Amino acid sequence: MSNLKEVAKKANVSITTVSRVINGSDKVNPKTSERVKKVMTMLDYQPNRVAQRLRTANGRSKLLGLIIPDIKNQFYSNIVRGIEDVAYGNDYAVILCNSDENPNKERFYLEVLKSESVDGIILPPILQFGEEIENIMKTGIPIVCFDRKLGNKNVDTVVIDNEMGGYIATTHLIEKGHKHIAILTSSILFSSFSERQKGYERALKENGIEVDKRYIQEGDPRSSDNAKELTTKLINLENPPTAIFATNNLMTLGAIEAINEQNLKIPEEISLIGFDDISWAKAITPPLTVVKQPAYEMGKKAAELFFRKVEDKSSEPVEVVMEPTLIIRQSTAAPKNNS
Amino acid sequence: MSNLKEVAKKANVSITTVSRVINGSDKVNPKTSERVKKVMTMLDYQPNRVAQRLRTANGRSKLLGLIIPDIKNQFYSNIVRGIEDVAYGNDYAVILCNSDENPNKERFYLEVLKSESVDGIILPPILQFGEEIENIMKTGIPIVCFDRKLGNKNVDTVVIDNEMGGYIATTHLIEKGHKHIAILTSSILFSSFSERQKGYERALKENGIEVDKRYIQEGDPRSSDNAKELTTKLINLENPPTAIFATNNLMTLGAIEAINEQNLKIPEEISLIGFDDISWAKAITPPLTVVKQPAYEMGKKAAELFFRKVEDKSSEPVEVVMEPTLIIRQSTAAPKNNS
DNA sequence: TAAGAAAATGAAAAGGTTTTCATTAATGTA
DNA sequence: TACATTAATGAAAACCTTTTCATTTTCTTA
Repeated sequence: MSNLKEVAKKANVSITTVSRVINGSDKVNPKTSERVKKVMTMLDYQPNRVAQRLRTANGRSKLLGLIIPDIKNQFYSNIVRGIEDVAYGNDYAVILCNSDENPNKERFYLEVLKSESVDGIILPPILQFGEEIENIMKTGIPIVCFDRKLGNKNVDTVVIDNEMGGYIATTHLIEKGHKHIAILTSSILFSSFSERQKGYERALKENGIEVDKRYIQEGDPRSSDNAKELTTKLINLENPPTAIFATNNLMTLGAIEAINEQNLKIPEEISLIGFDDISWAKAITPPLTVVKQPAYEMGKKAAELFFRKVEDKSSEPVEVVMEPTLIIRQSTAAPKNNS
Repeated sequence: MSNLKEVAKKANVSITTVSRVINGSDKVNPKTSERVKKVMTMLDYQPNRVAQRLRTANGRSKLLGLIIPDIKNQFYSNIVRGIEDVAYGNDYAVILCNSDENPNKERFYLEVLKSESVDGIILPPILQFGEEIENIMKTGIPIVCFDRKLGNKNVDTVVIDNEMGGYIATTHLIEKGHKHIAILTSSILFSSFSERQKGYERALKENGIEVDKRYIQEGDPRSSDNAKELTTKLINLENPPTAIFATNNLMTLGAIEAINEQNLKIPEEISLIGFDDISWAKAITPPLTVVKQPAYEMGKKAAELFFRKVEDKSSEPVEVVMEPTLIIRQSTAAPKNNS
């Protein structure tokens, strides 16, 4: 591959001038610029991004770090796509890291990204990482959090109103006439899940329904199998719920499997509402009622916040809150014996 | 962040020695090595991967390029995960690029990856890119193709036996008693799809069933909406098929939507077999019969081929062919009026 | 036309590594 | 003890840019 030096030689200028042409500096004679550009295309010259990054310590290295729990989760793959599309539009490439919510992996990748001199890092924060993230921010690398909040740290964040998501899901079930409403939620402490649960509890209280601890099942939100077990447990309760609110897509999947296995009919015998409007939600029978998160848009927004920071290092961190929406399909109906 | 120089100073050695310690060179006194290592942890030193990559022209830059059509497609996200897991095990990071099968985007990303001095590139090849890929291979960057073959080019490849996949899917339907079997396949020329179709046609012929052009519907394999239209067209045919073979997961999704919309019952009124065993296939009603591709394993294998090449630059390219498997669930049954 | 200002260009340093080649220290052999 | 090996270390170049600072060229204006 050709380099600055060769171009400079062929165009009869110094490498400084060539560099200036590449970076669109104004202090170069249009005629020279023209000539240099011609040589560049002739030699099929492409600047070496590695050298650029090494020299341009902090700033425009055109590389973006992205840490997510698991790309196999459709919620995250949609977000990734949103981020990548915006990055592509800015000539940025994306380094993808799957953390599995594993602190060691996350730590490793954080190191790698620092060491790769990425221009910024986008991630859904784990609370316990507040410190490390703050350290990175101190080094001047912009960070954007999504999906979850990072305590009261001062960092760009894009989330949905999870409390409202939980509230509208539960309210919808209550309006259908349900009084025994279960929730599948996360046993790991994430702000997103605890807020969804908060919305669930508020909806119940506002409607004079007592919160029943037995109906609150906490499990691993990364495992549909776990949700399947929990759902089976719920169904076999002495006083089983007439509706289930699953707080993410994997848990929804597990719930469906359990319900099918127990030969219950949705929605006649049990109502189900999911979180995340994944592609297959409307294809299954019955089509699934869900609270939709604008995942792709969240990704886009997160990337935009990042580029905003790149443009203006001193811009104040903002917290963008997006709206979840209720998509009513056919997996929710009135309970059988309206007790 | 600290650098070689600081470590060297603190440990009272030259940067050369520190570098040797980092790279586990044997020509360094164990005592010195010990001392240097202590200083490294003390200063929390991490080698700068950008500088490493700049210097180490071709070889172990610990960065891997990955181009896929669309991460939102579960088939690809599974593959990505497989690749990433192997990469992580080797201290490699992955640059992810979504090409949308768009030649311009692909070209752009190929340039970026070259310019980032990645150690290798993994991608499902587009036929028309044979040349460019060959050019990259000439520069010594290892390339691994997956999912599709690249003509008769001499390159590491991992694919499944797509012809067999098409064959077993169709044979299964024939064994159920179907004679009017439609296929949803790709209008874009990919070796994977055309081989699946070849298997479909072979199965028909071997069983004395004539290939009916009207039953072969070609569309955009990236769009479930397109598949939905094609399926609707099939259903409204004068002599509609009694079974449909959808050759990827998006097309399967579109087919389900169309069938539901037309109020046909699966499998009583129409049988459906899909390609790709996505997570929700067993949760929907009826659970979906599919030909399963070992996507995650393909990803792992592709990454392993890459690392094999890194270990031994001169290793001969191989073509790994993996087996698709038929997973029989409940979306396929005997046709209604067994004509 | 001369002097001063502005524009255009270039030389060299810097960024953090690895690697080659040279040098010094330690060990082995006769 | 003296010389030849081998082991251990270091200096400096190289990788390819960007950027600072200095220099040269061109343009203004009186």
